[in-house]
Amino acid sequence: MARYCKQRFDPENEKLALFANSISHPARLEIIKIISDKKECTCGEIVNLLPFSQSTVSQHLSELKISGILESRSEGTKSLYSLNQDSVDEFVFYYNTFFKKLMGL
Amino acid sequence: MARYCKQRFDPENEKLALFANSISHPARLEIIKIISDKKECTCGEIVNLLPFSQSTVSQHLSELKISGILESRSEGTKSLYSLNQDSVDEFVFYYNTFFKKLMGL
DNA sequence: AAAATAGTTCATAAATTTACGATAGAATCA
DNA sequence: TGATTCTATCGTAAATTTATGAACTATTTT
Repeated sequence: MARYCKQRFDPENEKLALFANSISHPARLEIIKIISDKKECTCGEIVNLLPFSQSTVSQHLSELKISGILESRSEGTKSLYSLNQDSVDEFVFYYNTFFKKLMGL
Repeated sequence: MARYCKQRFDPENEKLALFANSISHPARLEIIKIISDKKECTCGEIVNLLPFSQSTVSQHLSELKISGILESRSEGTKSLYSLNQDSVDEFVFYYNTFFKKLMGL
């Protein structure tokens, strides 16, 4: 943002905007899809499937973890990422609520 | 983006990312909500409801028009914005498709 | 025709995002 | 222990986004 915008918005809107932001990049959508298919997968596996460097993928992963869509556990030197199903459900709930209103209930 | 990323992604992903991006800002969500409630409304009316300058709101409106969620018609010196219902429907379809996969069919 | 009104577009500044290579850290293997 | 593997983080550069005021355009109104 610019010249501060740190306005306070409806918290539901803020949440929805945050969620939306986390899936507003094709690479992140790709990453989510890959993890969803494999159920659980490492950063390295994703790097092999996408045209991005290791550090870039790692950063997208940590963003998706912060927004709540992903969770991870470590195993040896690896980090295994997977969907946080509760978060996805919450996500879907917010979207449905928002869009239902837009579609005239 | 940086150091080019102009990679080619799955066009469906690109579309979804573009849609998501257009609702990834609380001000734009607020704007969409206002327009949805009033059915049709002017830039000036929105400016009176939100803590942003006229030019900022105008720019958000034009972004939302480009992404397809809004449409507009002019009447005198005014521009009247409203939801593009077809676009909203398409939007909802893309989201549903995406999330259905995430939620295991 | 001049003034008022409503909106768009331009130039800009600041903040944020995106991507990368390099480096650092933690766990495993030889 | 030293090398290897895998990931995370740091420093950075470039691009983009966000927001503003000023200037411009088009349509009324006086």
